[in-house]
Amino acid sequence: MRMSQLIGKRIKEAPKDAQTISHIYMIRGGYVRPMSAGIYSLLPLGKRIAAKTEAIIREEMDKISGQECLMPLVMTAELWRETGRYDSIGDELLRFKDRNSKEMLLGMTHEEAFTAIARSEISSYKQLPVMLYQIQTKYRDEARPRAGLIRVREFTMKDAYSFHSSQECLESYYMEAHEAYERIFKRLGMTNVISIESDSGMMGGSVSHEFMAVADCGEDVLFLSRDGTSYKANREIAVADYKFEKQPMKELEEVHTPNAQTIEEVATFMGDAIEDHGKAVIYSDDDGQVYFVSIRGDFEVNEAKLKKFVGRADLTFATDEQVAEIGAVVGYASPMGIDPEKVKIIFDRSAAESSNLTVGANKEGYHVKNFNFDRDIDTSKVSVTDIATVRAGDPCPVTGEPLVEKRGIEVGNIFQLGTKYSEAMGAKYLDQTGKAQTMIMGCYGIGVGRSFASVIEDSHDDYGPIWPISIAPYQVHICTLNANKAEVKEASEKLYKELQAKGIEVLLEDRNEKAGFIFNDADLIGIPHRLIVSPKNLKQGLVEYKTRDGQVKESFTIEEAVEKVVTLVNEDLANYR
RNA sequence: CGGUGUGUAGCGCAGUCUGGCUAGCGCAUCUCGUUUGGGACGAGAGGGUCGCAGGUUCGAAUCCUGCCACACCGACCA
Repeated sequence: MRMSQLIGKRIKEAPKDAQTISHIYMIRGGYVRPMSAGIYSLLPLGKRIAAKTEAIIREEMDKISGQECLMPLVMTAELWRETGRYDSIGDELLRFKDRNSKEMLLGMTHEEAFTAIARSEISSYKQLPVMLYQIQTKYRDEARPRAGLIRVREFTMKDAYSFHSSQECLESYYMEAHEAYERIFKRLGMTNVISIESDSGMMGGSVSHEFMAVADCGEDVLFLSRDGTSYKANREIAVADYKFEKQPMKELEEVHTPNAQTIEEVATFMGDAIEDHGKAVIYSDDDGQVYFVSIRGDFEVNEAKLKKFVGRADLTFATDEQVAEIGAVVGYASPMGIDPEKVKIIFDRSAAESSNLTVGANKEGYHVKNFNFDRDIDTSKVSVTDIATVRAGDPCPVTGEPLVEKRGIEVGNIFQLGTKYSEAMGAKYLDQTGKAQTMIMGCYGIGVGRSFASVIEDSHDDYGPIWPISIAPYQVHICTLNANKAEVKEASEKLYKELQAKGIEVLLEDRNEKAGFIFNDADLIGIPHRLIVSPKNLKQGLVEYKTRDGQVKESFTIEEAVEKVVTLVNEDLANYR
């Protein structure tokens, strides 16, 4: 490709709204252009990176016996009603009607579509296990797209679905998929990706892992053991090895606490610490069931854990009326004296296992000192569990050392789905005895754009991205200085043609521009191998070779340059196979 | 969906508070010339319904009302 022909202007100034590195460089380098909030067009450079990313994913999926398919983007409400998701998913599912007023939707994921295929195409245990996948456009009507390609509404995703006749088979295949994912991210040059345990959330099923690219701009908060491998978990499910010690119980004592409602205010007023307090958080679900949650003052309720524990996704803070209804007083709510018939009482371990806490008195302007779980409420009406949000420095459940907090971009995930979809849709096969059995499923996703955006987050300098050769838009960039001089132009044209003839992907600078201009453009394009052809070098019969990361600088004679570069490129490529 | 902010040339911005001649600047683009190892210089040229609609006014980019779009923070996120 010739720079003079390449579509996608390099832009000197960063777009004013872009905050994240990958967003800035993708726009500045001419990789992508925005169309609408969270909707991007890929320009030639971006498309080439996407295509290479997809090719690597495809190879690895094929290696674990994946069979590539392509499902429609547009599906019918009818299909999605089979699993109930047409009605259960919120506004991020884009629904619309066709000309005949038939209800349709834009696919945001394809469990239904693939399960429908499995239902019709698989009838015998002899066909199992099987894995089907696609690399296709997804549409999710995100409430808030952000950070360029990190969170978008329309994007390319590799989604895969496996079907099995036993849980054991699913589990062993799941391990294979996990290994395939590790190979994929390694081959994409994503050295910063780790796999962590995650909450399977509303997806159904039990076991799941997220593949997180560790990056400051990541939306997810992760907790890792100090060694980075013994324990790795998303904040939504992270646990810590807390030790709470019981102290001798003191007598209950009511204290007048005027103008003090929050834990901090009360602690300041009473001259003690927030961990000497019990905090009450009151939720309700859409059916009006109220939940009284008690946790020690220095902890925050982890709503993901709470939702999982109560089995409801629709928890919101209770209204003042609901709080009054259960016999509590807003701002002074106490676990003592509320009606256990009207409310589910849940204690975090921190509140149940600590002693002499200060809690509300269920009386305007008053708190009670020295609350003790075992003594002061009917524990048979209370659930005790772990619903605390882990904090950096809390003791690791595996090593006991302080947990380290990181942020991550979720670039992939794998789930053991079980029979949630196959059951709902009647995806069955006949076993050896001729009996109909429900297929057991797994699913496996990777965001293509998010992955290569994460590569930039991890691999860049002050001038632009530094692409790994496995997904770089081209392999070699020939920078021609003084292209107006015939001998220089001739030399770089010759290198261009000869390298191409050897199967190398080359970008040729054929514009007559200043060196600084050329190098800045080249840095924004980030191609790993660079040849510089200039009058200065040429006079000595040399061309200069440099890697984008600045690690290697050498000079080759004109005669040996092609051979040398082919060798270097092939050696580099070999690192990503 | 809540909070904040921004919409003026392809990009980045000034002008808006305090209404007034033909709406400016830098970068980018086109022409000519000089330059050429980290975003050159000179001369010339093109490019705008000032986000949209309505209103106030002799006169609106500027004031008023409504709407739309985009970004950031939060909620949400299979």
